[in-house]
Amino acid sequence: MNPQAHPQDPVDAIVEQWAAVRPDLDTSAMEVFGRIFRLSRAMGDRMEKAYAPLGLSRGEFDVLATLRRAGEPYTLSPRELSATLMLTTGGMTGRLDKLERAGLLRRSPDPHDRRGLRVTLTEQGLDLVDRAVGSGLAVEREALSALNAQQADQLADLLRELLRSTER
Amino acid sequence: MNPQAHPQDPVDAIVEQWAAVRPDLDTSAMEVFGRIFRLSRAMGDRMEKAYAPLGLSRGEFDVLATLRRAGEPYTLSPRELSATLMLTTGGMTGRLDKLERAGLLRRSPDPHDRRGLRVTLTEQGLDLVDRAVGSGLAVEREALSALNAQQADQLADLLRELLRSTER
DNA sequence: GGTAAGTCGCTTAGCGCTAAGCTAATTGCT
DNA sequence: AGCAATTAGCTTAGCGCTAAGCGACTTACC
Repeated sequence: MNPQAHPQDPVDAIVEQWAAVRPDLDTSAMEVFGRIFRLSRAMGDRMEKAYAPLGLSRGEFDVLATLRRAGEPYTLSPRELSATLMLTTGGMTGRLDKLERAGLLRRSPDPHDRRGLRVTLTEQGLDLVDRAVGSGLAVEREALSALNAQQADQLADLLRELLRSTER
Repeated sequence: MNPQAHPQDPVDAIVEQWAAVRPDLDTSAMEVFGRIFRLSRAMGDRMEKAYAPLGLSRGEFDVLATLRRAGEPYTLSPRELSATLMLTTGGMTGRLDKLERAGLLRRSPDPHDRRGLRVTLTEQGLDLVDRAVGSGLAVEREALSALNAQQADQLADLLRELLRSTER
């Protein structure tokens, strides 16, 4: 009946526990989302550790990376940053304060809107994020090496499909 | 060259931005983990909303659900709970305080170890978690309905493989 | 049997976030 | 032109977490 005698990962174990105490429940969706939650947490911790030697938290890296991805002149407004990173303006103010103090970016007045600011990567910030993105990707590649190329593509495609339907 | 002219989801957009400013980077692993991070966040928010009408946060639900899954007599130690939920003992103390105040569980001395406690679901806690788990699973099933059964199985299998290799 | 090490749950300080609200500046309506 | 509504970034209060450390108790070793 049950194709696997013993649980193969922590989510299998949880599903089996539920089956024992609440056999009426349909826990099939947990097989996907339970694993997504755990993978997100585990990989998030690893990314944190990957950036730590460079003196960056993951949230700080995200700010620098968003500016880097924007291309020259590496400038965005606090509003654009907080929208992209799904962060309140309060949280963004804190991150920018810290990164500005560390000399990784600078805030300057927006010439076209006296309410607004422009946040720009410094030379130092550009160097640092270019090193950080490499070590972050290395950690992700290492974890993904558990799958072969075809499996990885298939996984990415299925996740895209799921993400597209949920972010709407 | 590029099989898709326009990005199909936010992660495709980010990957394209990186390709424009840092074409030397191998961002293939981001196609998987970027989506896992975003899905985890989006679904986490939805789960939070699913439990909110019952007066539970997601973290509080997790405590009750762990006790529920343990089966009769729905009893575990704070240590077992904090280990299962990957939480420090300080965090667990706070959650237990709140749930105990709400009458959903009770703490009693461990008869075999005078240092320890036993945390037990009350009748009220058992009722509540049995309702909560249903609405949480409904939210997950709804999101997963973007995929057909075969795709969902395939996705669960690939995620299991990945999770097994990272949690070690 | 006595002592050193480990483990129990809890407390406290500090951190980063959100939600709500502020002032200043801009935009839209009439 | 003049006023209302919106938007900019920042501040504050509150929440939940971690890290560090506490006293109480148990276990392991000689």
